[in-house]
Order: sequence, then structure tokens, then C-alpha cells
Amino acid sequence: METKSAVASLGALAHEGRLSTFRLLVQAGPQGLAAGEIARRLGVLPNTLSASLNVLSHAGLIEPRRQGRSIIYTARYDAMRELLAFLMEDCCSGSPEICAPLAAIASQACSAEGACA
Amino acid sequence: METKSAVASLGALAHEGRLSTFRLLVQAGPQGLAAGEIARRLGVLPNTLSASLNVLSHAGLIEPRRQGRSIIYTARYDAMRELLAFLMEDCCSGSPEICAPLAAIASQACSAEGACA
DNA sequence: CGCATTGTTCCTGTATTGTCGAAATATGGA
DNA sequence: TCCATATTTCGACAATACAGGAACAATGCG
Repeated sequence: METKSAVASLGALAHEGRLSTFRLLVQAGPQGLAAGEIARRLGVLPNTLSASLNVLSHAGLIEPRRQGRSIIYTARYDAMRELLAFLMEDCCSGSPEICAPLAAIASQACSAEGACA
Repeated sequence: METKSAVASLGALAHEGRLSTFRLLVQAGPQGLAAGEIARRLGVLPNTLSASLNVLSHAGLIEPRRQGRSIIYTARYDAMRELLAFLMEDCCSGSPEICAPLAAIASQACSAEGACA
């Protein structure tokens, strides 16, 4: 991942409403959520949410698909993985002993939910 | 980590110059780098860099310490870990099978450098 | 002390972002 | 066709962020 693309992703997430939106979609899984449902859950105006969805979408972090009258958004996990990988990239070269605990984070995050074994 | 603090960190990194600065410091390890050295390596004006360092510092991602005439900045790895953990947090609850590969990222990042093994 | 070095703060013009109301588009059903 | 639902687009305004020039601190050395 190039720096510019990372900056775009980070910028998209650097906003309370957008970050909440993205997390909601990550939680929702591949099934996704309709725009209206997101707006309802977050208590935000439809047009404001639409702007947020547009930014996230443009950054490649989420993806829309039409379903009847609704537009369903889903998180793009591969983009998320790329971003995380990018952030970790330089850590090891600097100080492996400090980087090492990062490997544990994912499994910790998983075990916290009791989901990933 | 709360959402607000995450937004602050993400916002601090959502800028080409600041992201490059942070990555440089992550690479540099606990030893850190002097502000002037960073400015030289990135080819950026001292005052501009100072603003960047201020933002990163205020977000808790880096830490300054004085050493003679220079001010040495170091990356705060714990803050970085918190941020990464925050981003992964909701992944598992949504879809463990998609989250699982995240655990491999850290070790991949390590093995790519041949550092952690 | 006088002076060079290292960084930061202040200031200003400019550009970008965020939010909301209002209007527009797309879909599905009576 | 007519209407309700779901969502986006447009237009405008306030707020914020960014870059760079100039002036200001702090340190160390002669």
C-alpha cells in the first residue's frame, strides 16, 4: 500500500461519525447494513450519513450494493487488512522486540470476543 | 481506547508529512530522531515539521525529549498498539473467519523484514 | 557576554471540510 | 400512473486545517 492511499484511508476514518459507521459495518460482517439502518442506529441525518458513506466508499473502505430501494454497505476487509499491514510494516525494522507484541493483538481481539478460538 | 482518542490518532496520521514522520520514528526505534534530522530526511521546512510533530505529539503517538540543543522524538509504541487493537476490536464479532487472517499480518510484517522470526 | 545552532511560536492568506435544508433520483407497489 | 420509501445531490455557510515567512526561545561554546 502506498502512502497516499493510506492517508486517504486514515483520513476517512479520522472522523467520529465515519469511524462509527465503519466499525458498525465491520461488526455487521459480509451481510452489511442499509444506509437507513446505519443512520437510525447512529442517530444521524440521512444526507450527513450519505456524505460519510461517500468518503469511506471513495477511500475503498466500504462498498455499496443496491437491493431493492435500499443501498447496502459492507466493509471491505481486504482494504482494512492492507491498512493494518501498512501501519505495522516499519515496526519490525525499527525494533523487533517492540513489534512482537503486535502479533498478539489480533488473537487478543479475537479471544476477547470468544470468536476466533 | 475510546473513539475520540482513536479519531485524534487517525487524524494525526491522515497527512502525508505526518505519516512519513511517524513511520520514520517507528523505524528509528527507541533511540528516536532529532527534529532537524527528520526535517533533513523528509526535505521539509523546520516550522512545518514542528507543526507536524506537535500534532503527533498531542495525539500521544510520539514523545519529545531534550538532548542538548536538539529535541529527540520517539514513537510511542504503546499508543500505536492501542490504535491497532482498537481497529481490530470489532472485527471478530462480525465475522471471525474474516478476522482470522489479521493475526497473520503482524508475523508477516515481521518475516518480511526477517526481524522477528 | 556574544554568537551560532536548533526548534518553536506567531501570523496571515488560502484551501478544505463538515453540516444542514431543500431539491432531485431511483425503486417498488396500489 | 401516482405515491411512498430510500438515498443521494446540490448549494451555502461556518469552522478548521495547511504552508510558509518572520520573529522568538533555549542551549552550548568561544
